[in-house]
Amino acid sequence: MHLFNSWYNKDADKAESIDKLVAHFERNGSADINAVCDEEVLSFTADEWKAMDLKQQRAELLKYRLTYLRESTVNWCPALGTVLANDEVKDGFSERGGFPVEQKKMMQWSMRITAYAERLLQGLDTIDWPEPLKEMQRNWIGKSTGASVKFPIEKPTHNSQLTTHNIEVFTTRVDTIFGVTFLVIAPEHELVAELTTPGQKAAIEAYIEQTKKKSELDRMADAKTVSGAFTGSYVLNPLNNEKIPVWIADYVLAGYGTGAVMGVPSGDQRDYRFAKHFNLPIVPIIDIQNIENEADPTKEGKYINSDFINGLKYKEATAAVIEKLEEIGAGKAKINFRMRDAIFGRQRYWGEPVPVYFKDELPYLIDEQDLPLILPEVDKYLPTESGEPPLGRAEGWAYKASPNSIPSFGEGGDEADSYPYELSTMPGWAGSSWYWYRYMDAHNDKEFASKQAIEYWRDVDLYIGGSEHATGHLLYSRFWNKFLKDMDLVVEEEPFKKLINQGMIQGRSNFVYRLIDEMGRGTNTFVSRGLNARYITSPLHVDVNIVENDVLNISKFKSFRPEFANAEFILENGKYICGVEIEKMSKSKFNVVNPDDLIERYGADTLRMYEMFLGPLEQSKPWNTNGIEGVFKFLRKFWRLFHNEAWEFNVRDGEPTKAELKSLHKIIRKVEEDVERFSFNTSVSSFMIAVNELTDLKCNNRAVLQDMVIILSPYAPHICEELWVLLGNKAGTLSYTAYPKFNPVYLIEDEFAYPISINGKTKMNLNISLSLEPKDIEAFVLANPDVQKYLDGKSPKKVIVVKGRIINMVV
RNA sequence: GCCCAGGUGGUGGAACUGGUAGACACGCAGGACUUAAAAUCCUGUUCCCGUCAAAGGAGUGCGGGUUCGAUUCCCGCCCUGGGUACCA
Repeated sequence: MHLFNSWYNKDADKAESIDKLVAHFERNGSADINAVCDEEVLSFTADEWKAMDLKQQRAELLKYRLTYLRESTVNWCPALGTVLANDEVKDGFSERGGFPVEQKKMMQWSMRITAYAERLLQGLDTIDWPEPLKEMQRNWIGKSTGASVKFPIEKPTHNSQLTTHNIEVFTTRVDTIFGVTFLVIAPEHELVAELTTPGQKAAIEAYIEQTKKKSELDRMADAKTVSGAFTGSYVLNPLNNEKIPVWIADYVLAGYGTGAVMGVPSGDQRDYRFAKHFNLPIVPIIDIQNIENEADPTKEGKYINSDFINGLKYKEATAAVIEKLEEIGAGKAKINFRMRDAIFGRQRYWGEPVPVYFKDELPYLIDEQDLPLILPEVDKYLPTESGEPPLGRAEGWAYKASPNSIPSFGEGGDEADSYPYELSTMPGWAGSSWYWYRYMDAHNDKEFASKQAIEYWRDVDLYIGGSEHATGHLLYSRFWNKFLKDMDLVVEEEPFKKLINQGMIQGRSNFVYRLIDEMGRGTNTFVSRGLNARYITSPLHVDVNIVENDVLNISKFKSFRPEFANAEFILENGKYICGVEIEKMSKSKFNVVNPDDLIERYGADTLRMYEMFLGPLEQSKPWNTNGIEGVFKFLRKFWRLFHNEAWEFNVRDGEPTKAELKSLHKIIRKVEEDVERFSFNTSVSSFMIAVNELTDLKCNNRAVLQDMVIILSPYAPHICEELWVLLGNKAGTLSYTAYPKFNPVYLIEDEFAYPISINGKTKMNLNISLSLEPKDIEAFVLANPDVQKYLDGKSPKKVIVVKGRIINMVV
């Protein structure tokens, strides 16, 4: 509701309540308002505003709201009756079901995330996130700094009543404006029809027809072919009045910038190829430019053929051109973002209903006291026959007028006693963009979280999640958080201080290969992997639980599914070998492994530690249980430290030995460091080293072992809790016990086994006192007979001594 | 194409700031204990050459560079995974 009732004030650089905007309109009209809003907002005076009826005012305000209705092109899948996100569409077909998807214009709720583009970009520098993830967000936001330039349309003879007199382009290289030899607008550009001369009409219409047929995929795949058509019209270069032809071509996208580009073939490769293909002039504009075979986008050198910027360098030229354009009102410096506003609606059943009803086709929020709005019951979770979303099936899905809650609209025809609700539901990110605040105060039924709770918890210290959310959830969450901050509802600008991308444990899928007959139909015969190349087959996922070492258990396969009961096999060496692929674990891929069996066999502590031991947290890798025995053995060995041969609890009080303390403090330090950098796999190996050492020392000292239990407890909580109680502590207190304090005293060495290397190759080790200084070390080493043997009597050219590290001799 | 991450033994991986490459495990081979098994323990295990051993050589995707010294830094290339898609 806040998001509906707010607008973005660029001067204050924050969202503000819509009431504030209305108050301004009443006072000053639309003057002095610097808002992020739709392009086609009216400008009006205060009097004109007051003269509008409520409906007109509402319609106007809708163009300013952070949540607004907009006609947008969506991926519409008729078979599923729903709109799909780009990543749910694969090659023009829905990923789910494989139905055809078409482009369709629809009125959709959108959110003005673009208002926050700059803040979303800047904020990235303040958070501790993985650099690749930040990079993905930066690319997605896609800030580019340049200029917009208006090219006046040369008065066409065929059409004296132009609705616009300029074509506006966006460019990042306004300095190349004197190299413009043509202008290209997108085939969907609104001026195409007006600009097309009667003589070119057929060619332009044919081209548009051809583009329409191409799916987005074809347009992408076709990036190499040059195509386009001349409109017959011209624009003038605003700086020198040169006549420039206007073309349409599908390499210009309607959705980015202004849907029009200035063609500078000498500096842009796409423009270059376009000019070559259609025989348009290519004018060099920089003295060092080499445009023999391709465009040269250099920023070095000095300008030529460029009027008043001739002789200038890139920076000065850009500034000079922008200044001139501003002076004559033909352009200005501009920042463009690639990011689009986000659609905030789904034509599905399962989602929060939008608390909006419609009156005279304009949306209104329902009264707060009528919340929550509960999903109505429907007979089927499917779109209606007429293509409306599933909520269109709900009977009486309309806002019931009660005298207080429906505002008087100041116009006739208010008699209706109910108004239809919005039929779309909210998308997944409506909930995922703020849920962590709810965790701060989960039982609060008055507000989303109390002020005190938010003041106390503030933000998320550590967020562990996948990078697949980079341009979705993680961007929307930052957007909403910034909005909530603007509304003074939360205290931090960024929601997630530190973020780590954990790797995904993947599944190892197995396949059988079904033989395809001449008619292209699947048979009930399956070909072993090695012979697969000789037949036409189609791969089929098979349950990994009936495959061992890639060999299919044929009898289990026959009962895997009823239709396989009579399956036949083409074997190799008497075995059926399955195909293998590493993929995401998924039920439909039959590659899910269930941890229950492992827990049954080894216990939860072993499984937990093994998962950590597997490798770095950030790394994705297929699941395999090859090394689990090692962790299991380690835990048994740890347990044995506390027990004698007869498995009786047996620890000794008293002073620990020096060696025991050394092992203990080594691990105290190591685990402390590892936890800091989330390197759990290396802590597990360190635990193994410590336990091996303590076993060799036959350590059963109470003080040492008790500290070991504390350190290990986050890794293997069950066994540690058990030992904690055996050691005589109160049950349940282990997790509240402080981490042991590291004391470097126990690790001080007086000797070090220096590696002696010759020309960087290690030859031997030599024990040398650490108190010795490099000069003395050198003398000591050179006096050593073994070293002399390596030196073969000669004296080294140079001896490098790095104290406590290495000795290297150059010969 | 562009952006990002990565490439180390038979396997998972370690080496954090340029300083003994392969820690710790798995696997494998051999052995001890045992009637036998389980469990446990010991020895070996990067590759090549070498009868053991010693000694030597090569070696962190490939080619080059910087350095006394490079898995680590720089340049070029190859491959794998992820992202993005004609963004003016």
